[in-house]
Amino acid sequence: MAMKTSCQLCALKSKAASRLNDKEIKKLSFNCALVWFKKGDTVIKQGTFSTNVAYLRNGLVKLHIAGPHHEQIVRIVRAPNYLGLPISFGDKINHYSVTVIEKAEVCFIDIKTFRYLLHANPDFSYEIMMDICRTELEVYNRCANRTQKQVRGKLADVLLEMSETIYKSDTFRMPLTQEEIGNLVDSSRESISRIITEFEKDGIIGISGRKIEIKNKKSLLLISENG
Amino acid sequence: MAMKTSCQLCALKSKAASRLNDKEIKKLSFNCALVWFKKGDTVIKQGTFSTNVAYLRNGLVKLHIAGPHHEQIVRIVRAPNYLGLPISFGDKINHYSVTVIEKAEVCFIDIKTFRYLLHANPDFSYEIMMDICRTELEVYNRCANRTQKQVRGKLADVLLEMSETIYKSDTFRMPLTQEEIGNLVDSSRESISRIITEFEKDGIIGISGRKIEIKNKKSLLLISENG
DNA sequence: TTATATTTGTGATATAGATCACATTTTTGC
DNA sequence: GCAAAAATGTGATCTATATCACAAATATAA
Repeated sequence: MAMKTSCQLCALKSKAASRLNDKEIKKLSFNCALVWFKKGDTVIKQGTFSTNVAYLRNGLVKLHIAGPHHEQIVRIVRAPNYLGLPISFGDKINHYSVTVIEKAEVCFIDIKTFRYLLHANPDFSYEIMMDICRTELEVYNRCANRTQKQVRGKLADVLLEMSETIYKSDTFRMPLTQEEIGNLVDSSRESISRIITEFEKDGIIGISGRKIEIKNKKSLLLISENG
Repeated sequence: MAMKTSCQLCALKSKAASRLNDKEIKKLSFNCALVWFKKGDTVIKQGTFSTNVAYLRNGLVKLHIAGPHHEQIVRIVRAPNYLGLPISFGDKINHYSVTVIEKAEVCFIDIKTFRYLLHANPDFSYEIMMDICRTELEVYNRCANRTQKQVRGKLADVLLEMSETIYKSDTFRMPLTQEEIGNLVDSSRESISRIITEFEKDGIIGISGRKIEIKNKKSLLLISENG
């Protein structure tokens, strides 16, 4: 279900969008469609053409690539955040897919309008650029981590990220299956299962179903460093 | 040795810079220093503050991160190319180092001037953004490759990249030590040595000292795909 | 040119984690 | 609420590649 929205009144607009003047934001409103997605839905599909800039207004999504061998989850993105900035400009074709993990609201902004705004408003343009740069730096570090740490350490990172960045709580419901966690840390489902069990036995985390409690953050940090 | 140059007459200016008007490019010239580096020199040092945008005008450099365990070479960059765009905007601190592989000329552009130009000239700004986006997409793919392929396949990729992208010839002098190749493909020096020997025995490449000849590109492509 | 440092080659051994093969549990759709 | 599908737990086995330990070859600097 797509609908036009008033970006002007939007409480969740991006830092960049808040730099737009009245006329510009009206133009944005007219060329922006808000779409609801439920868990499992595909927001962006790798290999297709990109004709919109996607802004995740609400919810949680995974950004993933069909790698040479397995599916790889590049990163988990929580709202508010732009989803396809580099895609939209670096290439016409989407280099990765975006799939919903927790129900999401996405604004699709017509790329021509977006380009117009970039040209018309240097402050807007600058904020967007900053955003892209920050993401890129993050990607570098993530990549170094993925290739150098052992699975134990990477799993610790995922648990810490969920707790600290995504849910901001010591207890949370893990939104990823063990297979997905495997794809996120380049490991097999089985290894993840074994290590989670191990963590529980060592009293580092508590589990009941998908609910996870971080019981010993210090250990987790240590494992993240040395694992 | 730093010196002022006329960016106006520069035959190697970036696509973005060619969008600047006379007044703007004069401003660039006045706030831009050209520096020569020899092999092994550090252009940008991870952890230091970044106060300039670096543009590799000539030469070959490696972009590397001190990862949690080893040194990791993120990518090899050949001129002409911007070196630290995401650094300069995403964060004040350099997230990676840049070291010279083959003697290089780097233009250091004052970051305030660069920011001014971004604001003043939307075409310039747009080109820079495109550049950053393209790099980011490349990083995603590189990362997927690094974590999923076996060493054999990744080494094949390096050889192909050297031959096709960097030197555009079937014979070239490998500018990286085997240890560096290891850091580039997340492997050990010893494994690289063994596989290179293997490739030579199989008649895929010819070696004499650092000179390498690609004898069977087809095999190499196959190994890249399936390895 | 000589000595010193760096880079490379190669065997032996160790190991993290993949893969396979099932049993069991949980979730989902009707 | 039940059947089918998806997700998880766990043992046994296999393998790519790291690591260690040298020897040999090149490159570098004095």
